[in-house]
Order: sequence, then structure tokens, then C-alpha cells
Amino acid sequence: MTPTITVSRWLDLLQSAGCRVTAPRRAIVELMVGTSRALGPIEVYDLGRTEHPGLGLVTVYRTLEKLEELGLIERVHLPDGCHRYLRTADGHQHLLLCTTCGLVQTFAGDDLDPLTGKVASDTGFAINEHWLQFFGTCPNCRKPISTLSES
Amino acid sequence: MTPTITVSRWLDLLQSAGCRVTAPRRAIVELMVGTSRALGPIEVYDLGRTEHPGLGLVTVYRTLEKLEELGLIERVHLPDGCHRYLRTADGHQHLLLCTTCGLVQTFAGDDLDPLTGKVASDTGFAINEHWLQFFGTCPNCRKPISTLSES
DNA sequence: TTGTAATTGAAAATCATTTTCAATACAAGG
DNA sequence: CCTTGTATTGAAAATGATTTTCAATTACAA
Ligand SMILES: [Mn+2]
Ligand SMILES: [Mn+2]
Ligand SMILES: [Zn+2]
Ligand SMILES: [Zn+2]
Repeated sequence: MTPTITVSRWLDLLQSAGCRVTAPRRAIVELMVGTSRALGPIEVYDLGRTEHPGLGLVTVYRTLEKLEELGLIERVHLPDGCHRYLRTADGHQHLLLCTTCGLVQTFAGDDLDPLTGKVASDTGFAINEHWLQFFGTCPNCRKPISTLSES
Repeated sequence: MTPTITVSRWLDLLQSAGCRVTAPRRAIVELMVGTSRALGPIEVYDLGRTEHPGLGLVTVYRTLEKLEELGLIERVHLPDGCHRYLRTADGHQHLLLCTTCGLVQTFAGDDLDPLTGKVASDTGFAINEHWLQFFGTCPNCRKPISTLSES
């Protein structure tokens, strides 16, 4: 799905939820749809004002909260905190984060069922959720200095 | 290692790091060594004052920060935030958390190397760390109401 | 025992987030 | 295209968490 289509889908979903489609919301939605990094409120505020100069920080908080309620974005947990949001991936996916530039990709295919079963029987817990995240350096950030100008 | 031994080991480590062993620090260390739940600053403050009534919240923040620097405790990431601390486990362990009572256990034995390798070659990332956590209900919280009085 | 630097807790300052509120703008209906 | 009711907005104030400042206290090396 192209970013433009995704933006209108998000706006439609907002409207179906009884919300009005306004310029500030459009700016924030475009931002969150188009970004592959987890963004915090202040970042959204700063980036959003290039699109909609009057944007208020309060509106950023309110809109992020609403998008999270609708499941379109979600909080990302990072070593330095959990105050950044990213668009939600489809299906069961986990995150792979570049610790240098913040780029986020997703991956699937983890099979934790055997481990989950073993841990459950070892401990007596009923396990019903897991968090898995990988951290590393993305291809772009791995490039040596000498080749940076070529990209 | 018994809790008492662990407490003196932590205090020794504090001292080796150039810190003085004081009553407020001792109270906080005893708390963090003896608890199997992730505790936030206010919880540490409240629990700590039963041991050391004059304890100040500022001292709690400062001591938790120092214990984290020494690697004795670490921040736990939970759905509702990452402002709680837990003593660090030995070796490569992951957390299993009870979403009802907050009890935390650890487990080992995850083998994510194959998946890590696959994701690395699929994405071009150099992966150097992973986070894994399980959530569920602990044996005690799984007990039906009718048997609660028996425990 | 003494001297000194680290530590303490209260109070003030700072920073992030939430609430309040009057003005504005969306969108449903005429 | 207007009108109208209500959701939304952003500024300012309020709140809550964390950090900084500072004078008094305390640990501990000598
Ligand atoms: Mn999974
Ligand atoms: Mn592991
Ligand atoms: Zn990168
Ligand atoms: Zn429990």
C-alpha cells in the first residue's frame, strides 16, 4: 500500500471513529505513516510544524493518543525510554532497531513456542505474551566513512 | 548466595566504587536485594521508610542511579513504562513477569542465534543485542478464588 | 580524635504531560 | 451554498516526576 493510500486509510479510520479530519491531524498522520523511525512527542511537534506551522504540542499528545487507541501506532520500548511511537506492523512482527540512526525494520518468523512451553512448565506460569526485539547497526550505518559519499 | 551475603556484597561493591555506606543506602540495598518485583522510586521510598524513616525521595533516586551504574540493578520495561528497577540476574537471562501481581522470574535457554542469523542476512543489519521477555500469570495468581484461603 | 570530602533531605528548579478554557473550524443538514 | 452544533485547537495554567541547589550532617581515612 502506497504511503498516500495509507494516509487516507488512517484518516478514514479516524473519521469512522467519530473524529474530524483536521489539518493538524493530517500533518501528524502523514508524518507517522511516512517515517521508519520511532518518534517522540517533541520530534513529532518539530517535524509536524514544517507541514502545519501553527501545530501545538498539546495536539500532538492528543493525536498520538488517539492513533494509539486505534492501534495504528504503538509505543516502542528502547534502552533510553518508551516515549516514542511507530506505526504498527501487520500481523505478528517484531522490531529490529538500528542503534546508530534509529531506523526500524520488522521481522517475523520467530518460533518461541517450544521455549515458551518449557518455561511455562518449569515455572508454573501461564504465558500469554512475549516481547522480542533485536538491536544492531543498519546497512547504511555500517558503511565505513570512506564510502559515505557514494551513497 | 543468601540475601544477607548479597547485601554485604553490594555494600562492599559500593564502597569499592568510592561510595560511603550509609543508613539510607543500606535500607535501599536491602530492599532491592530482597524483592522479586520491579520497584519504582516511590515504592522504594515508601518501603524504605519503614526501615529508615527519615529517607528522602532524592536519596532514592540517587541510590538507584548508582546501583544501576554498578550493574547491580536494571530498569525493567513494562507495558506501562520503564521506571521500575530490579536486581540484575547472573549471566544471560530473560524476564518472565506476572501481569497480575508483578512477580518477576528469570529464565535462560533461549537460542535465538539461528533467527538472529537469518534476520541479519535478510536485512543486512549487524545484530548485536536482543531483548526477550515473557508475560503471563504466576502460579499463585492462577489459583481460583475458592482456594485462595488455603495458600 | 580530627579533618575533610561525600552524603543527606528540604526546597526550588526544571522538564514532560495533562487539564482548562475561550476561540475556531469541521461536517451534517437544510 | 449557508447555518448550526459540536469536536478540536492552541495558549496558559496545573500537575507530576525528576533534577539541581545548598546548608547541615556524617562516614571514614589518617
Ligand atoms: Mn513472536
Ligand atoms: Mn537471550
Ligand atoms: Zn542506522
Ligand atoms: Zn502473580
